[in-house]
Amino acid sequence: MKDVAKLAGVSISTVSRVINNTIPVEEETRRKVEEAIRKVNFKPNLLARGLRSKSGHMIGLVVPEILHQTFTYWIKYAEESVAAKGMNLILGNTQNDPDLEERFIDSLIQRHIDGIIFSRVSDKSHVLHILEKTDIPFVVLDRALGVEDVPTVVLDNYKAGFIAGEYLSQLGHRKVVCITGPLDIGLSRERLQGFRDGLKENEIDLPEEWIIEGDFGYQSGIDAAQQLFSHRELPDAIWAHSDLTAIGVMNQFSRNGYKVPEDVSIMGMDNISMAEMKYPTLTTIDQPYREMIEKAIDMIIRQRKREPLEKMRVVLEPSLIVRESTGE
Amino acid sequence: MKDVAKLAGVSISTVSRVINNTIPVEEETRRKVEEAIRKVNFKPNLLARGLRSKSGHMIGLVVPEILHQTFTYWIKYAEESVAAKGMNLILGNTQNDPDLEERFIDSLIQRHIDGIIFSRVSDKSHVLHILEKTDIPFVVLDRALGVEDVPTVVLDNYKAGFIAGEYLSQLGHRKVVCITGPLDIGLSRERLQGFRDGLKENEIDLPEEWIIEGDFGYQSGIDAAQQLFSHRELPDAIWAHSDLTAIGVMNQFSRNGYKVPEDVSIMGMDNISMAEMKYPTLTTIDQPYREMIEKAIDMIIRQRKREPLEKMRVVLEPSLIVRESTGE
DNA sequence: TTGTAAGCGTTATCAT
DNA sequence: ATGATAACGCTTACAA
Repeated sequence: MKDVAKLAGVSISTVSRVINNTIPVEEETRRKVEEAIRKVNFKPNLLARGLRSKSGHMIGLVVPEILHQTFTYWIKYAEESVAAKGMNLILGNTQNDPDLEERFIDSLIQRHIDGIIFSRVSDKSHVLHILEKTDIPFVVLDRALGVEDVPTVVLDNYKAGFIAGEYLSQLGHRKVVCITGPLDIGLSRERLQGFRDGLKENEIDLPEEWIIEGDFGYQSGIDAAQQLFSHRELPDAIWAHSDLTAIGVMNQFSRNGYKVPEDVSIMGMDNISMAEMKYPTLTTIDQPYREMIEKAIDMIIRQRKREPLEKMRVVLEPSLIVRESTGE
Repeated sequence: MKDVAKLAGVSISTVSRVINNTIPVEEETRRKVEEAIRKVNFKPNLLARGLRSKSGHMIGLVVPEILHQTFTYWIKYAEESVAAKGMNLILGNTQNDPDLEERFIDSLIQRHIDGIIFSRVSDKSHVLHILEKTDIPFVVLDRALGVEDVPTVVLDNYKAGFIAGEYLSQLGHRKVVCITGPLDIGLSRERLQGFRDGLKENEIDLPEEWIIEGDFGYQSGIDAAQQLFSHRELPDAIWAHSDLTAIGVMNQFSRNGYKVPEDVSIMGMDNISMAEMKYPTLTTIDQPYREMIEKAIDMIIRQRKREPLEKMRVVLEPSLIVRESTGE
């Protein structure tokens, strides 16, 4: 920058002003400075800039597991919209390990990051308390916490369940199974309740013994299917709280000679790409991933500008994706 | 840091020395300083540190597409081992767009990043030239470039093809199809050549008309299958250069009433998790993702320390994963 | 409109 | 072993 100033015959503050076009600069000098910048191939040092202006132009994204496809959607869209705003994304995988999580958050704090997005932070995680002591904005994505006064972006999980219940019962199914996520997670309970209410619209009951608790994973679909085979009676429709689980169920039914959707309708949740790469393709419920992450980033930026948030808790809408794995 | 110094009754340089334990410090003062650090809950500012020491303790990872699972493996393992070294990972998705790519690299340069890993950089990408003008270490991962003097970590793609060819021909298959990746990519050509040579071990020929060019994607598997159906004769084994493509083929064969592996053996490449989540599960070839990325990070760190690299080009070994989609 | 200079929070060099 | 101080590269009052 000194070089640029020297070459252009101006002071470094003028150079700075040209770069950030803060206050007006004579057209002539601006031209000279810009040429000098090009000549010495000048690149501002973002560390120095960040040090001075207390903003590293970075957003941190915390996910519990990179390999689950739902998280890769968030990673992708987060990177995309962060980049579009001229910032960079620092990614951290916590594997649900509070220690790793704390270490990562700590490094973000030390980097004076502009904001942090947590996707599916654990309920018992105490990093939020740490963060509240700093002035770093953060948003919790996809998993509502018990506490209400934290900026949050979530899917309407009750609605998702309702849509699934309504759809399956409208199809004429009477014996319906729900394979949930871990029931100590609020979102699983909300989906389940919505599902119940959706079924009820068509006078269908969901008895306790047809609720199976899973963990969103593939294996838990296999296990659930095995459990069902040992029942005296098979269901005619199944909704799983995750596509992965639904696919596990579907494969295990195929493996045992059942046909989907002729023998049983199967429906998932999340609309991961794998849902389309099946035969039959999987009916599911889509989450507006991009919209959710953009809303979250927006909330971060608002907080940084000290603008008030319109809402502390933004709730977005799921939508039904009908494919081949469900039928009458 | 000033506060810490004041509280401990020492100078800030002593505080710095305690933190980095550079040169010896009296046991007594160290204790006092450490206590003061705890008391004021002091966190070093990484931007300032980076500015001074010209190292932001960050590694950049450039991928062309986050949603492809092979890349998510690299992202995951990169984050993991970078974090283990006390650094952070900045992730950039270029979507094969040279403009985006250049913008991202530029921001990394301005951040004085410690090193950059490119996974599957485009051959025509000119960012490497830009980087060569800086002193930022970089490594090309997974796609060898024409140029030889660039630090590279690759899979032995010829070997991967050879393994596939040898395995399928040993199974007794005679009519074998290969669905390649884009043939203007070196790695596809190497895999194809290896496959040819592997088949030849058992006197099997791979005629030109049984080589179909794909693009590693799911749809290209569907398309290839359709193309095969229009042949007068179906193959008895197929190897695709990507699991996604193999799965596309498999689904399309199922959809048309064929049984895998009874009617046709299908084999993929990459060992993505979806390969296990099929019925039948997919035989494939594994890449040592974690080892590859760790090697790459290692090369970055070596370059930063100005240690010479043992090898400019590290080649790692693929391995056969036999599952259910192949048989005699 | 432009320049001077202080300061951001560190590390590193030099004395002491 | 410790302290004072310059320097890293930038932004921003304040002055001119």
